[in-house]
Amino acid sequence: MRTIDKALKLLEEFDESRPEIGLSEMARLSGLDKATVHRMLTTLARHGFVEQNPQSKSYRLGAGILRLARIREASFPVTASIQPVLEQLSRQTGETAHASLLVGDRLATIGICESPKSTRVYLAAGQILHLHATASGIACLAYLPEDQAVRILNSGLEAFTQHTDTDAASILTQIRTARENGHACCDQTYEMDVFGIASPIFSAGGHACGAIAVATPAHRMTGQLRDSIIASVAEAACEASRRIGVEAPESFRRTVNRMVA
Amino acid sequence: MRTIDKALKLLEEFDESRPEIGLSEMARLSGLDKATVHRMLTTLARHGFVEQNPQSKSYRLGAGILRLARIREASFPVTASIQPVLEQLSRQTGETAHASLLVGDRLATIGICESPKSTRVYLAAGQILHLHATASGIACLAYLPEDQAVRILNSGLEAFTQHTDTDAASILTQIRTARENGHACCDQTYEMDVFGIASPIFSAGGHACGAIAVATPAHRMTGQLRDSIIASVAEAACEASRRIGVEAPESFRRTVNRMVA
DNA sequence: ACTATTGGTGATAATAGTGAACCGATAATT
DNA sequence: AATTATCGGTTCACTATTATCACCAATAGT
Repeated sequence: MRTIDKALKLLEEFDESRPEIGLSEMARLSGLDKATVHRMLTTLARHGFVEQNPQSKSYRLGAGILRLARIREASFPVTASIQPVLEQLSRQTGETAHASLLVGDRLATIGICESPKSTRVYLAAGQILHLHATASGIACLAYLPEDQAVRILNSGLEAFTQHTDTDAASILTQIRTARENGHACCDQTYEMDVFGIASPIFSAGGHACGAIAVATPAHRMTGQLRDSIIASVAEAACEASRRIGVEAPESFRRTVNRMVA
Repeated sequence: MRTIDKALKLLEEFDESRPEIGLSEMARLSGLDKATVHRMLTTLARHGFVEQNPQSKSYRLGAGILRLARIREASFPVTASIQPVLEQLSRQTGETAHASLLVGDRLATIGICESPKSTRVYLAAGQILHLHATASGIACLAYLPEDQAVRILNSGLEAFTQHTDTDAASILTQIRTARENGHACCDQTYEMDVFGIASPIFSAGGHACGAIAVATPAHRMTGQLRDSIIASVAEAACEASRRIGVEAPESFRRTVNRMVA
């Protein structure tokens, strides 16, 4: 279904920093012909996935998306369940906390609670995180079926900073360590100056369906702070899983208890 | 773009009362072949629009939708802006209030605040409202370009109850009345026992982009209650428009002031 | 006044999607 | 225990849809 793929990829071009996109600009961004993009956008508009600003003629994400999100939240309230956990985690650690869910082979940020500190990590709403380059991603991979993890690691890993590890074998080692420890740490592998600590959120079946994480300015990180955040994040991950109706696997809970103690 | 149309229509089959749908069921609901539906659902899944329950193999709306909704809300916070208005409106009237936005040729409910009363109108999250059969729809049509209104009225009007008016000319009269009065009333035209009163929410350019409404059990409705709700709804509509950065047109504001006085 | 860019359109060339039949597995029925 | 029906999923011959290019009118910039 290549046509559907292309149309849905158009929606990925929108983000917090680029909420409206004109026809020609979208054609350039997507690499598709302008006529094709126009037909796709009008089709998406008919279903409420985008809407056109009548003045500027630019397109933005549509109200139909809000409707679908409400339906999902009504029957499966992940965002609402996890938000209070994020707030407590942020309060406990004094840093920015966020949660993300697995969407395809990447993570989509679905909840953020910012630290009150003046120097804090800022995260854009709906940001996409790559599995190999973020603490959330490694934590997630650690509790995914290994064949899926291997497939992702072999699909070409992008470097985002000079610290991004793009070697599949080396990341597989990180993943195994994360599985043993119940958490993952990444030092500036996705964005400079950001240190991330994450633990997986579980879905029924014991596999990860997302992650909960704390992002700290890298310069602030010390061994002691790190250990304290790790314990809080792991506990928060357990609580988040519980709130969406899943008990974290026995092995994970043991690891967490060892840390908290 | 027929393929995209079909794929996006699949998403419309989900609602609060049917949050998970299996492959064969979806094929039946959509009238498409099972093979086609399977290909479409896997494509939608790849982009996070649906996800598959690993146990039941059924499909449900995906986490990618939450991400897109957050991006839209971050740059254009309609839901967050209108929710407090709904809460005040519900408090003022003692009845269930809701807001909906124009999506294609229909309205999508994007906010609800339920009445505390024991007999109250219940609305499902993300419910779709048809323009010709609801107070919100008539209010919206009244402030849409007339050619668009006429096109919609000529596209085959479905009857939902024995009180649904499906005559285009007669609805056009209702629309004109609504434009004069700044509000619309519908007595059990969409659901039995529900009386709706609505006013339009405006977008830049003076056209309606949605509506704000109060739904009351029909047996409770009296002339006096009606007038009091109308004034509250019209004021709420003004406030809702203002909160999304649009001043309601002069003519509408005059009508509202006349009513409140 | 000219040039470049915008949003948008239409006809053919190129590529895509469709669906009946089929598979193995599970669940219900006789 | 055997039978029947349903499930999710796949295949391949057949057929439809979609992409592209050149072009238009309108607006913005030089």
